[in-house]
Amino acid sequence: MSAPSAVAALSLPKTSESENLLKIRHSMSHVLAMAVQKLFPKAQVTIGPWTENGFYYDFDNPEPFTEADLKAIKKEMGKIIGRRLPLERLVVSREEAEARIKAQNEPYKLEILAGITEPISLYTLGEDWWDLCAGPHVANTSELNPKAFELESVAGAYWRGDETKAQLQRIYGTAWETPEQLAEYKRRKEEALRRDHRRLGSDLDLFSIEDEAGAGLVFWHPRGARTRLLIEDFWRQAHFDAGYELLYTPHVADLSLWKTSGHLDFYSESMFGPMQVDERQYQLKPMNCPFHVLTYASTLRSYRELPIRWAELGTVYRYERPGVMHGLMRVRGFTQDDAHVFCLPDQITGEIVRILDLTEQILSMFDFKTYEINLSTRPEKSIGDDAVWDLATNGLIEALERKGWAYKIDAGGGAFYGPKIDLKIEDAIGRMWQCSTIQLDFNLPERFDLEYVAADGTRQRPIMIHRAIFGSLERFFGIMTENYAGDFPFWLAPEQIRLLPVTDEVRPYAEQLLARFKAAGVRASIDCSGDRLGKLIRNGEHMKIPVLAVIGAKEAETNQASVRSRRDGDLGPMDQQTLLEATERANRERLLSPFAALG
RNA sequence: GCCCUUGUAGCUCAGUGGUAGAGCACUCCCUUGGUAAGGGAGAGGUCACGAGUUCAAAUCUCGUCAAGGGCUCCA
Repeated sequence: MSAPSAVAALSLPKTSESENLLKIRHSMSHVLAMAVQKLFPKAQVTIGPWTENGFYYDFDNPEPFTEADLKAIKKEMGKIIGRRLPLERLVVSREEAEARIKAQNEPYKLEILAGITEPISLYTLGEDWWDLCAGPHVANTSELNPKAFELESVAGAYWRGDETKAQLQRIYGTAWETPEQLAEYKRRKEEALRRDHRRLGSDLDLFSIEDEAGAGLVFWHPRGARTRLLIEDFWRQAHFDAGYELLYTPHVADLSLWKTSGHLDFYSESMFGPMQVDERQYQLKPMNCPFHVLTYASTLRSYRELPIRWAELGTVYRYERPGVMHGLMRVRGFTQDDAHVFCLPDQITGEIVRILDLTEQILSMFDFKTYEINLSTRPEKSIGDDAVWDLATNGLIEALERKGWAYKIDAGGGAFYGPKIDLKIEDAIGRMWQCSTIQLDFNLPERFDLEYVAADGTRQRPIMIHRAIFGSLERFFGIMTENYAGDFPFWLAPEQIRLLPVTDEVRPYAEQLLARFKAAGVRASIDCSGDRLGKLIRNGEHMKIPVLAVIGAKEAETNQASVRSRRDGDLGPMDQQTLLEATERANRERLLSPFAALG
């Protein structure tokens, strides 16, 4: 059985949740650095912090480290641990620290020293190695388990995270209290690999990215397209029900539109270049907002019309730098589930609550039910006056309070044009993904001079809210695929039932059953390969078809099918009518499985 | 864009300078078989692309493109 949430028995604390792991990992990075400097005397040390699952250390070394180097380094680390070396904290004066660092010829450490304040501490590791460090650490390397750590990879990283500065060699490692924890960690990594949407995308024939077409451009194959369409249908219906209207807008438009919007000034690096058509320059759209704004401005609006809620599955193209593309998660052409709400100032809170409700309704349909919410407030560089910012920010806060959702405040983290709410979802293996965003915008209505006629006949500026729930269909599809490990819920499966005829004699019966499924809107097929049943089952399971229906002489005689469900196991023979009704209902009610209620 | 690694059949990969390989998938034949691979035969590749070195390049060198692990970026 491969239930979507095959979780581990052994709990694995994060570093931030365990003082002991923090010490182990931090000390491990020192052991790593000591080992590297022993084997590579030219390597200069920089920083070596813990991460949530392990640690890393950045070195400046003339030669990049190889896989073979990692093995040697790991062995050396084992030796250091075996020597049961004490780690001791020394508080020193700035002068002494400087002298010690200079004696070692470690320019990066000198730079770090210049940036820290007293007390200045360093940690020794045995007699002959030490590192400038705030700690804390274990007292002795005997507290480190040589069988519970691993060096994972080597990667490039910039000094101080600044791409204009030197590129260093970063060695990543992981360390745990026990070998059992390490084994569990490795199992989870493999689980993540098994769920990788890029692998599932090709195994299940969902989508591909073609070299000849270019990086970051997605080809949706029939199976992926079918599931995407089901997501879109659900999304559209939910939006109509929530009081939205849908728009279609062009993919290109006159460049001047992007001058007016301001994108040309601060976003041009992320845009595909303009194209000359006749006497005008056109721009492939990197976002939908200006189009919705133009639609708003196409006629004079009354306050009675507000709020206006417009949504669009809008396909946009953005120039992403080579090397940043990643499967469906980061692409150059993608479809946003974009919407814009134009409303009166006193409608903000109500509209935000409606958006949060809709977001919850839509995300929970894909079994994302745990959220992490961030409210980002006014940054230093921003436009608009205080009163509007206060009104808007308080509106967001009140909406969150009314919804009863816990949230964190990212002070000063908002866009220059307005405050925002970001929502992260947690997937089946505990990873967080940011998809949904709600942003207030004081900029575009100003730039496009949007107005409505108020009750007193004066012209007023509407409040504009941007929001996306999936963010991008591509990215969400990737996250959802990994969340389900490719085992889509029944209602989303591109192929829902595969009929497996045991012999050719029962083909006519299978054809007749197939016709009934199709008439009922159930996505069924027959495996006509002529292979033996064992092979048919195997192929069906590999493609993660939710329901396999075995049809042999017995079933043909009794108007039945023997049902094998990925989620519910072998259910034995079932009447045609029962099966039809259960599957049709599962589609209508968008169920995970047609058989849960039968159990 | 930067560092490292990789690119061979639809997929997963082997092949270290001398005529291109395997398993699965595909096509055909035999088999009509009851819950995770029945047997046989066949077809399928400009070894990512371009240049260079060499009598000879999948193999060595350089460049381009793309992918993977990271960094940076993702208003």
